[in-house]
Amino acid sequence: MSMYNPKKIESKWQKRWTKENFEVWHADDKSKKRKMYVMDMFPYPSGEGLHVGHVEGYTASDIMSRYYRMRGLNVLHPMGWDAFGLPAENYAIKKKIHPKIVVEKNVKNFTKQLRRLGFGYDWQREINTTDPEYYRWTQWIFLQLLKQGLAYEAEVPVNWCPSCKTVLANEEVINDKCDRCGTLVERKQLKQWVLKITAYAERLLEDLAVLDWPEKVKEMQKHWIGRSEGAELEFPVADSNLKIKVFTTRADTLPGATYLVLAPEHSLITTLGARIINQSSVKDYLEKAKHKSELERMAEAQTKTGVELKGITAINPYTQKEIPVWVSDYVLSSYGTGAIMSVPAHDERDFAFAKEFGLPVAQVVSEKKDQQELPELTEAYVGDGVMFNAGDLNGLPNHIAKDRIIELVGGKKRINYKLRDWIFSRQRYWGEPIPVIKCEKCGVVPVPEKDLPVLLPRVKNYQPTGEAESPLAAIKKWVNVKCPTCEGPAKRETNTMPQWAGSCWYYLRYLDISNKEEMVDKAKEKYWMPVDVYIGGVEHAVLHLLYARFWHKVLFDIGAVSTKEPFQKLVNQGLILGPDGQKMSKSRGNVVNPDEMIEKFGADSLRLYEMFMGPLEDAKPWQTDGIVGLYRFLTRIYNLVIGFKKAKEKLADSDKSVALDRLLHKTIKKVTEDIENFRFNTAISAMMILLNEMEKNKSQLSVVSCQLLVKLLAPFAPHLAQELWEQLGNETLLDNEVWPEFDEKLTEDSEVELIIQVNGRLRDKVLVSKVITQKEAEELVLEREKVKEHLGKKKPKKIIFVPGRLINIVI
RNA sequence: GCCCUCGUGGUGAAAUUGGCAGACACGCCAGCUUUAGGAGCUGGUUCCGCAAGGAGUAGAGGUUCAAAUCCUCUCGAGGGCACCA
Repeated sequence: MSMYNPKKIESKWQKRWTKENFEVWHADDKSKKRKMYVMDMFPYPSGEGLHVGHVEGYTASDIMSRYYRMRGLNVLHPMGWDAFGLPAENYAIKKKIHPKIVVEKNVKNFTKQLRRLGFGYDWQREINTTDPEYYRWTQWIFLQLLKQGLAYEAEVPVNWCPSCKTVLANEEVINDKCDRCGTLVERKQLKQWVLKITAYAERLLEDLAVLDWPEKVKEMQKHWIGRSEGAELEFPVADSNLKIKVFTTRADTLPGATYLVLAPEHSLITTLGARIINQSSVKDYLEKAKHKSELERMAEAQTKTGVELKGITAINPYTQKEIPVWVSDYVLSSYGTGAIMSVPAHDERDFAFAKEFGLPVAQVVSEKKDQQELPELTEAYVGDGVMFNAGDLNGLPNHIAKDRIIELVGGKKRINYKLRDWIFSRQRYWGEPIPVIKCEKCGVVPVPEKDLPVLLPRVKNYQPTGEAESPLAAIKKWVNVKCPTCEGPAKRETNTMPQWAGSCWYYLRYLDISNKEEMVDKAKEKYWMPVDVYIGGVEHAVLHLLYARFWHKVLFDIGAVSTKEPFQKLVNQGLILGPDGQKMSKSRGNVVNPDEMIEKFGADSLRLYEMFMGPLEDAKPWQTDGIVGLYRFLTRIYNLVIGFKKAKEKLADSDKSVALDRLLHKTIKKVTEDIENFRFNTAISAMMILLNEMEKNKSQLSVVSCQLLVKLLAPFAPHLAQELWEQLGNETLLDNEVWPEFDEKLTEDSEVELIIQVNGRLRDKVLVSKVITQKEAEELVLEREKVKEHLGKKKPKKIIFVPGRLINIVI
C-alpha cells in the first residue's frame, strides 16, 4: 500500500497554486457577494526567517479565509512586507549588506516559506512598505497630517537610545529600556517632528466600545490613554500678580495643600528667578535634574529630592494661607500644568516628600464621621470620607466638597490624558523621508503632492551618525534643493519616519495596490472596509494598533475613508513557548524552526499541530512529540480514504450506518461553529473522533462520507485534502467547493443518557427519550435498584429535574 | 506599588457556560504483528482501594439540590503600567 507522503503531495499542489496566476485566491473588487476581509499582521522580513509564532497566526487566518470562501463569500486575504525600520536596518548593519538588498533577499525567503505552508494569499496584492509606489502614500498621509495641524516640530525631551542611535517613541520604551535592543534610554532635548495623537485621545478611548477586540487589549489602550477628570486651580504668587496653575483630581483636598511643587522645567522658575534667595542651590538642583540618568531617576523613585524656592510663596486659594513653593523632579513637566499642589495627608508621593523635608501635613478628609481629633498619620489616607479641618465644609462627604471647592475658588474642570504626542522623527537611514523642505525665508514648506514620493537616496554609509541627524544629512546633492515656494536655497528634512508609519495604513493599500492617483479608490475602500478579522500578536496593543487607529480617524475626518475604525475584530494569537516553557530565544537555544518541522512531518502536520496545541489566544509550550500525533492523524485519514477507494468496487453504497451518519452531521456542526469562533483545537478533536468511528465502521463508509471528511479537513490541511479530493475522482479545486451543510435534526439524538444523582452524587445512568417528562423520569428512576439502595427507607424531600440531562433526588 | 489574566492527570488540553471532571492527543504500561521505522494494531492509564466505595480541578471558607465554573480571603504564575497628582 502506498504511504502518506506529505513532501510529494505538498509540492505537487504548491506547483499548481502558483503565486503568479492562481486566480482562485484573487479577491474580486466588483463582486456582488458578501465580502470578508481577513488580514494578518504582516511580518518584517528579518534574516531569521519565519518563526513558529508566525505560522500559528497565519494558519488561523488561512483557515478562516478558506472556510469563508467555501461558504461562498468574497474573501480578501492578502500579505505584504513591513520592511522599513530598525529591525531590517540593524540586521543590514550587522551583516554589512545594504538594507535594500537584505530586504529583497529576506522577502524572497519569507515568500518561499509561506508558500511551503500552503497559505492561500491573494499574491496579486502583495505590498512592500519600502516600495516608493507604496511610501509615496505614506508621505502623502504625512502631508495631510501637516495640513490639518496634526504634525508639528518642537523642541521636546525625548528618549534616546544610545545603541540604536535614534529617538524612540514613548511606546517604544519599556522599563526605561529600548524595546528593540534593551539598552537603557537617555533623555535628550531635541527638535523633532511630533504627531498630535493627543487631539484624538477622547475618540480613541470612546470608540473602543464599538470594537470587537479582546478586553485585554482594550484595557491596555484605555490605560495608555489614561483619561483622568479633575480641575485646574490657581494659586496666586504672594506679592505679585502671577499665578501658579495646578492640575488635581482631588480638589476636595485643597484645604490640606500645604505647599506647591514645580517641575524643574517650569517657566516660573526663570520668570521669578530674581526673587529667589537661594539661587545657587536651586540652579544646582536644576542642573542635576537635567543630567540625571534614567538609572538614577529609577533608583530615586522611593526617596524624593527637591529644593525650596526661598523668597517665593503662594497663597492657598481656599485657606488664604501663605505656603512655600518647591521644585522637584517627581513632578513631570509634560503632564497637567507642570506644577502640583501638594497634599501630604492624602497623596502617597506628597507624603513621602513632606516627610523627607519636614513639611507640614494637614489632614482634611477623615474616614470616620464623628471624630473630634485625628491621630497623626503614618501614611497618606487616599480613601473617601468626610471633610475635617476645612471650615464651612466640615462633615460633608469629600466627593460633594470637591465640586463646591472648585466653584468657590474659581477653578475649571479639566480632563487630562497620560497619552503624549507621538514623536515621529528617527535619525536613521532606513525609513520614509519626511516630505518637508526647510527654507531660510519661508520656513517649513511641505513637498508639493505632485513631487511625491521623496525618494530615499541610495547611500554608501547608512550607519547612524549618533547625532541629531540621519545619515541622509551627509548627502549634499539630495539635501540641497530649491524651495518649492520661493525657489530660494533650501534643505530637505533629513530625519525619517519611524517603523510604525508604513503599517499605519497598509490595510488600505491592499485594496488598490497599483492606484497612481489616490491612496485607495473610494468605491473599493467602501466595499472592503473595515477589516473583518485581524490576527496578530498582543505585543502591538499600544503601538501599531493605537497609531493605526489614530491615522485612520484622521483619514476619516478628511473624507479619505468611510469607517470610523480600521479593524472590526481583533484576535491575538498567544505566544508559542519553547519546549522548556520559556519564551523562545536564540540565547536560550529553545527556538523551534518551522522549516525543520515541515521537512520531517510536512506543512499540513505543522499547521494542524499548531492549531491543535490549545486555544489560539493562549501561550503554550511547543512539544515536538505532539506533532507526531497530528502526523498520525493525517496518515490515518490518507489510509482510510485510499483504502476506501480501493475497496469501493466491492462495496454497495447503500449500507450506511445511521449512527455514523449522525456523527457526521454532528461533526459538521461542531467544526463549522468552532471555526467561526476560532476554536480550532476542538474542531480538530471533533474530526479525530469522526475518523476513529469511520475506521471502526470501514465497511459502512460511503463516497459521500469520505468527501465530507475531506471537505472539513480542507481549511486545516489543504494539501492532503485536495489530494484526497482528487483521489476520490474529483477534478475541481476544493476552494471552489461548497462547505458542507448539516441537518440539524441529525445532530440531535432522540435518546439521551439521563444522569441520576442522589444528594448531588452520581449513582446511576439510564438511556431515555430526549423528551421524557419529569413525572415519567421520576417514576422510572425511583424504581431503579441503585437508587433504592441509596434511598434506603428515606423519602425524597425534593427532586430536581433538568430536561434531557439530569435528575437529582434530594433526601 | 497599582491594574489585568490565569492556576484542571506524568504532558498539551476538554467540559454544551452552574448539571457525568479529565473528551481529543502526547507520553507511559501490557499484548499482538520478523518489526530495526520517530512504524502499525488491540487494551489500559487522575489518585487511594482486590472490590464495594471514597477522594479529587493551587489552598481555605461561602452561596446552591448541584461549583473547575459564582462570591471572599490566601498562595503561585504570566502580562501590562509605573512618581500621570
